[in-house]
Amino acid sequence: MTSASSAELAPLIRKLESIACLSDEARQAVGRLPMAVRVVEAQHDIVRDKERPSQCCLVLSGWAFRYKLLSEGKRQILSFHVPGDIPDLQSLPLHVMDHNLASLTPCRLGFLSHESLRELCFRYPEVALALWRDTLVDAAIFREWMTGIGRRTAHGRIAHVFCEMYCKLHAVGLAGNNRCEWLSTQIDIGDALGLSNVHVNRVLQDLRAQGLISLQGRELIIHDWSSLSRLGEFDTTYLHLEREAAA
Amino acid sequence: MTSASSAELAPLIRKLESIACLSDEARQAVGRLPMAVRVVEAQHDIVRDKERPSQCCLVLSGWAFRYKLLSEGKRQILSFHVPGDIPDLQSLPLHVMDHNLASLTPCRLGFLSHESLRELCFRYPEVALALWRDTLVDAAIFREWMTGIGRRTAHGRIAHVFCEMYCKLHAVGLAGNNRCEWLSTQIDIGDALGLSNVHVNRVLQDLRAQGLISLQGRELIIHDWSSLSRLGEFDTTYLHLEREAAA
DNA sequence: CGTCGTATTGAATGGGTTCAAGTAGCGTGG
DNA sequence: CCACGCTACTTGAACCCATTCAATACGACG
Repeated sequence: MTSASSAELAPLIRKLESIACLSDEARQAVGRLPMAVRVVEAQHDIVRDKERPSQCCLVLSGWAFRYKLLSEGKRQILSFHVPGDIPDLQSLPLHVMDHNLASLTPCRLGFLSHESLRELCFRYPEVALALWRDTLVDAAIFREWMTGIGRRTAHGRIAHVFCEMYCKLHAVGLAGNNRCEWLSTQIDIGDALGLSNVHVNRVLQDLRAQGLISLQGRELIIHDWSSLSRLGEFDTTYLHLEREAAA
Repeated sequence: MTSASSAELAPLIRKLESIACLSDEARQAVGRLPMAVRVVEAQHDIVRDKERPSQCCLVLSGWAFRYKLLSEGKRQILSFHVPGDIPDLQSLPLHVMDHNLASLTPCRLGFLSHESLRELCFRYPEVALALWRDTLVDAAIFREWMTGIGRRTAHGRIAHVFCEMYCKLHAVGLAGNNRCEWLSTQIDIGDALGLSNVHVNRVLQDLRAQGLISLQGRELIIHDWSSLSRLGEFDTTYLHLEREAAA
């Protein structure tokens, strides 16, 4: 656990400005938030179902994810999170966690106390609004995943999640030129999209064979954005980005 | 379009108090919100994808639902809404709709202008908090549906949605004694849970045969709450009800 | 260089879909 | 008041997308 420097909060500010407008004052106030920084290894629970946290977790580097466990070892991944995200922001207005939050890769995490966030919201209603919006974009992504799992083919779902993550990463400056890091395993993709890892594997080979993407090691390359987004019926509206990401 | 009486706002107040505590002042201020009441027939779009509404819609009677349309006539229903719900509350902090809102049955709807809601939030931060919470419970329900569609069997999904709607209706005083109105068709259930109407039909017959439920006409009776909730792996935590609904 | 987790491949299985036909319920109009 | 027509519900049978099981290959890391 190390102390925070104000530069650490840059990903959060960048994220908030991708979905809302902040005044200089508000931006600076966000930058002055007290934050405790901690590094966690991969696949480590950060907050658990039923807990009542008194702080929120900001992803500084690496990917995190939220998930639910069901009977017989089944798992549903609810979301992937990248630097700038506050995956458990909902614990500020709500009391109890109804799912788990974990690191997918090794992560640097910043912890912001509910107390300091509440005070910030009180002093700067525009920040409160930006945070509310952030949780609403989160919800919009859930709706989109639900739609995919319920009504899209495996090909469409996987194409869609690639487009989505590319856009999310692009919005915080971590993607460009049709390339981005891809840090999740095929097993994780399956648990996120309601598919088996075996089928994910076959679909990925198919997408590669069709020349739509490359996915090897930790790099995703989208060779044919237009075809991929058509296949996934991807439309950025639901991400509610103020400044549109160029593909 | 008729003018509003303050008693009309009772379902909203009841709903907000099921997930948050309001002071007398705040409660009265909510009751003074100007509202335009309108009646719409069944299966009628209220707000459409890509629109930028300047008001929110409060369900006073009947059921509403949100949905997305996909290629080849596929439809995903994202949520069902009952009296007291504001299904498009997100249009207050966010600008653009990323899905549609429609009446499922004939409905009485109250329309609240963004302007008056914003002023209410400004004067009573506790109301703003309650509304934020409301959108977060909404999101929690999306996660739960996503989990069901992704990782539960058809039986589990259907059992789950019955438990969920019973609890939602109970929280606003529209269910009790293991009975509630059930206003959606089997087709709608299928589009909500990622199933075909044919399969929904078969599963329903199965649940009836097992003595778990009755579903005829517009009435759902849950004969065996304990078995049904076990089948759907239903746990009310995600509804974040302050006062627990008795089954 | 061995080990563990991920990726890959093949074959059998199955939950749920699709297609198709028939039934029941209900509002409407002649 | 009943025929009509619409919609939802029901049933059967064939089919298929994706799962499951099982075995093998790869690759990173100590």
